Amino acid sequence: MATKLQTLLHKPVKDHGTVSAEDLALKILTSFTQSLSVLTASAQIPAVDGGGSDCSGWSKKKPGVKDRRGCYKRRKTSDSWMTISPVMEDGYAWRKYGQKVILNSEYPRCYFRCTYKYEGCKATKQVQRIKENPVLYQTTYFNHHTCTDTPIRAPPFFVGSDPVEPNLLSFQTITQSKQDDHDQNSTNNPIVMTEKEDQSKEEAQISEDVSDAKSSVDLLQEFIGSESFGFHSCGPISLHGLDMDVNQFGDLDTFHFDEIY
DNA sequence: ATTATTTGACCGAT
DNA sequence: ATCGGTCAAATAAT
Repeated sequence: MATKLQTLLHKPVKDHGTVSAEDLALKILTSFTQSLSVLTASAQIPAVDGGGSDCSGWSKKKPGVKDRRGCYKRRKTSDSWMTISPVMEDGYAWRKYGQKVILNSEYPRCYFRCTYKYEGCKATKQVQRIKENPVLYQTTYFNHHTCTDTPIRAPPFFVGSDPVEPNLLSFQTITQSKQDDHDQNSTNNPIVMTEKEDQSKEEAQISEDVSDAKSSVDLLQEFIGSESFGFHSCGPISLHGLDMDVNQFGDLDTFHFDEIY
């Protein structure tokens, strides 16, 4: 449908046939909505028990090798969430501290912690490319930033003109041009998959983002009828945060999220 | 000189 | 013994 829409947008308005861009936009919205509910139903992160142990009083196992037994704390169940994005950047300063090969995963998993760990910030994340879509990174975050670090730059929303992803239907530009005075926080809220205990919060978040997506589709419809249509129709179409790759799969009946924000 | 990344060792859980 | 998360020494980058 995104491909059809893109094709449609390359034609003069008068040449639009029986299928209207509005209909396509609404169908795309429906796909987003349905996909979101599938994601929320299936993408729960397995819970791990909390706990920890004392790290003091290190002993020597082998000469020159520190004994780290009992040093690791278990991951807390709460305060973790996951996002999928074509970019690893999220506006925070991270420091890589590990990389592991993961069973049945084509790509290694990378481990990052906040640059300001020494100032007490407990935020960490794990980033892994998705085997089925190497274009996408699945990022699992643990703990929120407690550092006062203001992101060096705002979390970058995808722009379709990125040379790495030239075939992206990116819904950013419409939002930018039409919603510049809109609340920054609401536009930057990522759609996240949190853990079970945050279910209601998660649903509220998702319905908020779905309604964001809806209003963006409205903007898309408005945009299609506007004068600037002709100018923009050759470029990527943008709907803030919810981007679709239209050429990654030659298959028309597969549609996927390129970015869930 | 300081800070970040790479990479194999080490850890707990299974 | 295997797996995935973390540590830290060596190395690279700034």
